[in-house]
Amino acid sequence: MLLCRPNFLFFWISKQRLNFHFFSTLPNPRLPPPFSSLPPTPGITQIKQAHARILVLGLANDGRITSHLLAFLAISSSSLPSDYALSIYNSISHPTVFATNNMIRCFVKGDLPRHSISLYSHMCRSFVAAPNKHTLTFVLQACSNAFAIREGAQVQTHVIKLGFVKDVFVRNALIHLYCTCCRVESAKQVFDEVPSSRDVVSWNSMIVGFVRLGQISVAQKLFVEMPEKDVISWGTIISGCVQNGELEKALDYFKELGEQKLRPNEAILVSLLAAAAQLGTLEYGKRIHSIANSLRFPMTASLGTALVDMYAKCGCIDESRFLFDRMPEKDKWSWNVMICGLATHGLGQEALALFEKFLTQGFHPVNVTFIGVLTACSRAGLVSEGKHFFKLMTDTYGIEPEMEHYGCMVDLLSRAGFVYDAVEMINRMPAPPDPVLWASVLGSCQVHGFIELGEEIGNKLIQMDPTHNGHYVQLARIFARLRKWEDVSKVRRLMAERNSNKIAGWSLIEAEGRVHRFVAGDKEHERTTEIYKMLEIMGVRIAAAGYSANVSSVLHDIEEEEKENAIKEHSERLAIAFGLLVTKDGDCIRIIKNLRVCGDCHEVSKIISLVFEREIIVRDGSRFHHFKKGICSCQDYW
DNA sequence: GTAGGGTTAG
Repeated sequence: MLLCRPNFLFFWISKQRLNFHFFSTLPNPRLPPPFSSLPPTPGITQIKQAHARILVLGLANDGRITSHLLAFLAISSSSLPSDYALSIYNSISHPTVFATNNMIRCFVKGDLPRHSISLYSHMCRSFVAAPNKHTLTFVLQACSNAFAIREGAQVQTHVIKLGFVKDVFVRNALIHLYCTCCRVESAKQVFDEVPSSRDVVSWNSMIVGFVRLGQISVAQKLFVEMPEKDVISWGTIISGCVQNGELEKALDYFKELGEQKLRPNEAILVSLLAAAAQLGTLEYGKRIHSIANSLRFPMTASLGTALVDMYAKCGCIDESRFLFDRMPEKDKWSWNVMICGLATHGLGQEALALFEKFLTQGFHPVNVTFIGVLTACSRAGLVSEGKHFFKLMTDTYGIEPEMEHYGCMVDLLSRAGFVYDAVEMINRMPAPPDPVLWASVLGSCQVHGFIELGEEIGNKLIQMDPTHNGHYVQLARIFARLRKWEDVSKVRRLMAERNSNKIAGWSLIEAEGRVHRFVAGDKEHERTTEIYKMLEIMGVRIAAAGYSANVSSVLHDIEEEEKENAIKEHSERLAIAFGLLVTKDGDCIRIIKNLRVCGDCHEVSKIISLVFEREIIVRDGSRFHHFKKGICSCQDYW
């Protein structure tokens, strides 16, 4: 090798790319056959080795060789700082188009798209050689990443002038640019102009554009129309459905993918896990997990994190933690997801302990991390800790508090009964507060009996956001507590007039491979008779355990006995009754709710967990309740 | 003469 002449080294470097002995001679036992056959890209070690050799051999002045080094940097799997690439580029006395193109690429890769654009414009002004089709695709990529729509449109004029309008790569880069910048009409124009210069990537990019705009039906139409689909097309439409809340539709597409005997990729599994997490469908999530195992997907940070999140959101915090502790690679998002998961399960101390570990591992907390940390404090009632972390976030880490952080703090203070401190915090906020913050104080006013303040806030909220039904309900609850039934009906009338009826509460339970959804007083289910019989049995057994109904959460001005009936048939009671019917003795019952658990159902669930010896896990809008042996993980703090 | 595009949650 020492005797090699420039051309030979040139060949040697090129060969490195085709056959990396580092990858091929060290088989990774974790990687199954389909993955080890993926073409490897050069890593940092190879590039630095090659660079060192170039320097040792005194070939640093050979522009052709150093240009290739740049090309390797641009496609390298590991990210090297752009200034390393730039120093190589600057060492080339007469950079060619090839070298400059690769430098533009390196800047894109190094997340410095503005530098790419500057280099391109410098190239246009002073270069002897004109940009070629590669230059145009790379700089258009940079424009997309920088959301530089004006510069991108200018590049489009160069595309025409230089005669690359029919190049499919250039066209696709343009489509991608316009879609990223939400200019889907412009993208569609490029797409429609030269139908012969279209391929599967053009279609995929157009689908992404419509997904971003939330026009999921148009995206689906394109998906159906496209002449051929690849795995990315499927991934795009599936993730598009998940992003737009069409969760069941996403699952349907996955089924179709399986029927076509196509192998899903990691992105698809990650999207489906997100869908299962949002729906709270544990059985479905588990199925995706076993598919990932049977297809021998390596446990990457993103797949692992999606699994940790899915298990946490489906109520299995232990399984979630188990997987997290055994993930072979974790990134900061894995930690964030785990911290937030523990927090929503009311495991405040564990969440905070993990946060400490996160810091000692050298990770830098981000705004989401503090949402988890502050939620942990709020759920566990740790007021002074919450104040400490809020200060840590702003003073030590310089993170500007966002609405969510204020939300956690207001929640923390008001839940703990410091309602006036919470009001003060809202009043001191730099930005106008989200009505949700006031709603959170209002909720605490009701719980802690700050009736006058509650009335004031309730009226304010109704003025701020007259279409939000929740505010009317809260205010009505306060009046109900005072037994001011006339005011209760006044508020309810107002709510009806403004056409903002209370969102129907529902509870969902997954059983026998299906999702069963109940609303209060539901009689639609095919096993209604058995369910109502079970409700009666539940009533008898919990009464024997000393329970009497707390009816203050029922708003209507009705007779006591009727009130008791109304809460007896709340959707979660029906779901629990059904759960008791269809699951085995000792099995855990998992329920997903869209609204908050009412005080009475919370009490009943505790007693049922004791007398029926069942663990019951309820996920409501923002937290988990683990009922076990007569107590709840939220410590009645919600 | 060398190279290039699209999907991923939290």
